[in-house]
Amino acid sequence: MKVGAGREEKEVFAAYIAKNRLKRSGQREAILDTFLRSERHLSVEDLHQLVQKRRPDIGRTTVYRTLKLLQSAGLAQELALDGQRKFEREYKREHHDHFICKYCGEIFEFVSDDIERLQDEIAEKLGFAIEGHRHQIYGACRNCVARGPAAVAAGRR
Amino acid sequence: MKVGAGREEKEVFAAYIAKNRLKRSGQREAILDTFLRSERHLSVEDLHQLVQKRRPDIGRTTVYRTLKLLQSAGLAQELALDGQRKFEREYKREHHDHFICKYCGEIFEFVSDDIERLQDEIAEKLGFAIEGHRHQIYGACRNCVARGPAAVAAGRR
DNA sequence: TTACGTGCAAATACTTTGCAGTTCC
DNA sequence: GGAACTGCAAAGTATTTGCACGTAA
Repeated sequence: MKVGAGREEKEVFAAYIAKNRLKRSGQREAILDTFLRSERHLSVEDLHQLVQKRRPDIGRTTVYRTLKLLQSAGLAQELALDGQRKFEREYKREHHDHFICKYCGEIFEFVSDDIERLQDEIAEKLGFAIEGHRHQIYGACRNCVARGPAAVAAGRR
Repeated sequence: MKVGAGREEKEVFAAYIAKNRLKRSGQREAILDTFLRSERHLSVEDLHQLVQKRRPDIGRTTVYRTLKLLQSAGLAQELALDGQRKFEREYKREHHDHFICKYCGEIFEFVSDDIERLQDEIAEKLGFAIEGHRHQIYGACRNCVARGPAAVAAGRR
């Protein structure tokens, strides 16, 4: 991530804090900053470990609690990848969906305006008001396909 | 479900049992039958309770173990709906996606060949071999929209 | 007969909550 | 000063595993 990036999210968080009469704290800042710096999909445990590299005194409980705040503030989104609970940045990210390789575990993101448009059409027909969606495609990624069926068979999962 | 329906699934399960040198049991049959008769999305606990109406002696552990078998046999699929782990029938069902109403909790299924086709195109471009996908749209269903913002605001979640 | 299946209880894993002390406003 | 935060330990859930006994093949 570029230097200074994440500034906008930090402002959003500050506004959320103010609006709900909560308080700022070093822990919350460290957790948010760590979360924003990581481009990956993080489990609670992943994030806790990263945070602890900087602030070994921050407990798992606080990470749980802060992640909830980040979700409420619209900064983090929860995903269920293969039974695993993970979080990713949400604020003003271009909407995207996930392709998950079952063999190497890699997660790619993709965007399709056409799919988005079709969703809207379906929703309209049914009278639904869409608030969001999640779309995950899973299978074998190019690398794992190239490595052949043996690699795929030996892959995890 | 029509009388006799689910027969095909039972054959698939029998074949899976045979192929893997496992054994049939009354418990497995009762669990599979209960699972097939229910058209809903079931949590492990839901299924256990339904099964117990018929066979109060069947334990939760066996339900867990049998659901794993059903997944391996391609008869059941796991979903993460709003953090809740649920299962639904998978075998030879027309592929479908889910619309989840955040306010009344209702789950609708939808199918779009166009979306499927677009997915295939994206996958091809990237060299992915698709094995499956999950697509969930969430928001407010027609009824909840009709009941107005107040109902929506008061809704669960 | 023998490997597999079952239920119970114990063990694990994950997440939330109660509480006493600390910090922010 | 008082409400909000924090970490720890304890309490809850959800799921898996160890084991002695039962059962299909």
